[in-house]
Amino acid sequence: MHTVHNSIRLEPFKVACSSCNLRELCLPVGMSQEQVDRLEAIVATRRTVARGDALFRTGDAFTSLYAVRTGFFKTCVSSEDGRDQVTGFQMAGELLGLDGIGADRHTCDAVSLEDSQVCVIPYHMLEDLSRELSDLQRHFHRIMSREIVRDHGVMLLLGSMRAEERLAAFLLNLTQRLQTRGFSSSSLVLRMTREEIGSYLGLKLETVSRAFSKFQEDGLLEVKQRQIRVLAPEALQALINGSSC
Amino acid sequence: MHTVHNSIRLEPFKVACSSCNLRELCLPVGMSQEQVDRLEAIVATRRTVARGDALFRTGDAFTSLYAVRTGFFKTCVSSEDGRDQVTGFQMAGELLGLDGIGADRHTCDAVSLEDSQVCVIPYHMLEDLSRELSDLQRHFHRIMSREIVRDHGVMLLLGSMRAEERLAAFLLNLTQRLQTRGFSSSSLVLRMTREEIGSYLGLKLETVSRAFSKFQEDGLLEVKQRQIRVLAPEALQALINGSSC
DNA sequence: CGCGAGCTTGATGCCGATCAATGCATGTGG
DNA sequence: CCACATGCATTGATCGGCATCAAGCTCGCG
Repeated sequence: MHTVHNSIRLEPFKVACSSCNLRELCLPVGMSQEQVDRLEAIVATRRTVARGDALFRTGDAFTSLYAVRTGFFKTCVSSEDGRDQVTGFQMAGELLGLDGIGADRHTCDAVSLEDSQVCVIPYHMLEDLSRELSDLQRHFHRIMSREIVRDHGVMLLLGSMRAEERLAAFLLNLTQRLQTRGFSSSSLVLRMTREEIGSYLGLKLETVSRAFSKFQEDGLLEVKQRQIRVLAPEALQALINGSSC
Repeated sequence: MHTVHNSIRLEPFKVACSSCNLRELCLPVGMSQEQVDRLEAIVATRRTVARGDALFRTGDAFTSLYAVRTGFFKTCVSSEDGRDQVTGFQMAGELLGLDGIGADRHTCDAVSLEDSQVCVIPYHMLEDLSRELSDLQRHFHRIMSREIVRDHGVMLLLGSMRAEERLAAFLLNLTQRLQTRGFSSSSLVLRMTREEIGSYLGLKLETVSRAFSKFQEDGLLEVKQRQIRVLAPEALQALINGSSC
């Protein structure tokens, strides 16, 4: 295979949604075999993104949505002055690029946190197809709506929770999503740095680190760098719900 | 006219999008006359919501989207424990209810801050129609995408700005939207309390009040309760961009 | 091995929360 | 009409959580 520049590799092989193990998480949810076949037809390529590279950047022309096949991404927005904010972390089966629809340009960066692979979904083809398949249309709308609801949850977190509550919520969210994908709900490896977690949670990296240490002291977690074991998920949940206060 | 309970009044008169002065802000943007006629046909009713009443509440079955015709709303989410967070303020021409699509239930409360009127858009009809009218489909997707982008902006604000910067950003956003609607960009009447502003911005009402006073001292604003006059919008903008720091 | 990126931990300071009192506008009933 | 209640806003004093600054530590890697 030829080497490629800037670590982007297009793979014009047929993508098989129907045999993809993310079928139940990704766009094809709830679609019939025939519908999935038609969806497959428009998802013509995959793209590989090396760790640290961007899938797209703020200002890039918007053409496609991307479904994460393998790997892990972060999305971040930044203001005119240097400030930036991680707005989310995306894992297998999740959709990237919805931000671009509004103005035909991307409004955030999507950066891979490990070598990753995405399915490229040309947006205008998805539009066309979802005019024919109401199940697809419906599902696509649901995905966008859920993204809005997720964002509202993050606002609640940023607006009203204290540092440890934020980290607890973050960890529980991560483990839940990993569990849905068949991973252990107690043992996980963080793909992102303390600084990235901090940016997402509106905290400084030192504060994140201290919160991890505190949780370890209190026996809620076992922390070895990015290796995390959740020992007391209920206690984390209780922290958020403020049962003890 | 009969009195009605819980201050909800349905008006089964024909809604005329084509003669609505919000035509250029609302769903019909960029649609042909014929397309607008068809949209009009599915927007069969209006609904009046008295100040303080909810258009919908968390947990309510989702059936329709709502376009604000007149008045002003806030949306808020709340967690199991009492915490709640204002996630947005909506004015004429803006759409409410997108949160409900994801799970067929609303996930936030939409409360009117003054006597308001909305156009009721049955969602399944919008779905049907947008399968026929690609312009409508496209525009609807844009609206959802922009909501996501807006939410990302709020996350940036909540995650990385200090109190005065947040208030400055909030005021500039408000005046911009009011200006789009033909109002003065320098003189406005706040529809919400200091507490609601604080909830939106992740601050306590005292902090909001102090920031207003500070802006007044510094000659950026004139503040008389909810009557605000913006004297130096560039200075507010500079605050956000951190030109002086 | 030595370097560097990322993580931890401590000391200090500041911003915004909290607590508390007062002010102001509106409305209500005596 | 006044007395009083109520809801909202302002302002001051104090406190605490997180940011900031500053070492040192760990681990992977050239």
